[in-house]
Amino acid sequence: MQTDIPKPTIARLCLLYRYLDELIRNDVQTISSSQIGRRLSMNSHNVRKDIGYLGDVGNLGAGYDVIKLKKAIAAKLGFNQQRNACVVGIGRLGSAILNFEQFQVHGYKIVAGFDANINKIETMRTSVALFPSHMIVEIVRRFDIQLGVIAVPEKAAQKVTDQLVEGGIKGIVNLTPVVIKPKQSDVFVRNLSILGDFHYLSALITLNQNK
Amino acid sequence: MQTDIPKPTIARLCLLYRYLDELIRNDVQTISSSQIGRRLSMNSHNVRKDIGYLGDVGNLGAGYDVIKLKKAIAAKLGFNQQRNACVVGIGRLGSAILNFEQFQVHGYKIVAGFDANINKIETMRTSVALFPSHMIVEIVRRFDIQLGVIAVPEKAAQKVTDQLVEGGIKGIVNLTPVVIKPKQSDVFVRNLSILGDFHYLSALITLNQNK
DNA sequence: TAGATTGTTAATCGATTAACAATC
DNA sequence: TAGATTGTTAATCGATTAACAATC
Repeated sequence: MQTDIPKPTIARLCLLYRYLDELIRNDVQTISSSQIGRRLSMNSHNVRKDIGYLGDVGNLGAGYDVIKLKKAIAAKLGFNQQRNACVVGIGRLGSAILNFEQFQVHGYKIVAGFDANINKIETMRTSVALFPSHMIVEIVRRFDIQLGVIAVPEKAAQKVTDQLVEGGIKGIVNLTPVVIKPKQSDVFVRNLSILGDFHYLSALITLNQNK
Repeated sequence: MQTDIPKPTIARLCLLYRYLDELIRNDVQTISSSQIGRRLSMNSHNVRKDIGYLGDVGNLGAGYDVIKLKKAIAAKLGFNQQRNACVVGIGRLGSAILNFEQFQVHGYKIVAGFDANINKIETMRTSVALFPSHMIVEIVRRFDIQLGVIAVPEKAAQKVTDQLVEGGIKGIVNLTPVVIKPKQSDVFVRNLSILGDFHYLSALITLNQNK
């Protein structure tokens, strides 16, 4: 019964969701598939097809109701649920993420930070509780943490992954440049290293020049 | 003559490139497509096909020479070129990125940081030269900056994009959750917002549960 | 030589684009 | 009503997977 939503569609619906946020802030009430397409650089057929996966949300002949559409995405993709998250590695990058305010607004609550350096944990002043890395398994389990961000040196990335997975994490954002492999297949991973994106962009630039 | 390399292939070759780095550090000299596939979670046919775009690099019956393969990727995708980069928005996240050491090693040199807050620019001590945001166009042009990272509040993202593009930037890593649109079509953009990835992971988790 | 593994062509699969009927 | 725009089916396109011959 449940139709599988293609991965590219999920990614586009996430973009659309954030765009709808923007529209709501600007008091826009209605939007058409072609307007959405123009803004998010996708074609209108694709937009309609993606929205089609949500069920019955459009108004034939009159575009989409912005609020209704946003609610439909949230309901389908589970954005209404509050989820606990943690950050592993409290260096410059990790502590920047600990302090992101956007998360709260969108239902993500960072409830723990971890670092291998115990001195750092004891001296740092943060609004989030900090723990030594060897407690990852225990704390993830105790606080029912679903999402984890890895911001440790790349050597430690796989070990941290294993610990998060053992604690029962459901999704991981890996900010190190190495590919991590969760030992359980129902744990989802996103690899986003800026270095990787520099490489990707360099490749596009190079191939574009050689055309 | 020049065959177009598919985007997914480019992304996978970037991953492979970083993996080869790791192998070199561990003194591995040869690797087969199936070993690569297992490690990077792709199938071996795909690995061979991707590598096929690089031209003639494999040893029939004996796998790939790690160093030779890495060089072939670098040559094809332009990873040997030194490229100048900049960071716009020197908050917590921006200054974390300014201080990444990995960039240097891989041929990326961060030559400028920008911030709208002039006080911050004058008081902060960094190894990278800082400038007020209104100088973006001028500095990007003067230093031949090819890559830019946007780490500003989301309201400012599009304006900063326009300035970077006007200065002649070639690629942008956008860390804000809004979709930016470069006014020139030969400027490449990567959107990587952790919030977006939290959403994406939440969607996968939710759809996985409802199965 | 025999086993291993690449390189390449063919088959399959899935996603995007196009087209258009339905309808507000 | 007429114009606009959705929803959905069909056609196209591109990427992944499979198969296997070439060959070290």
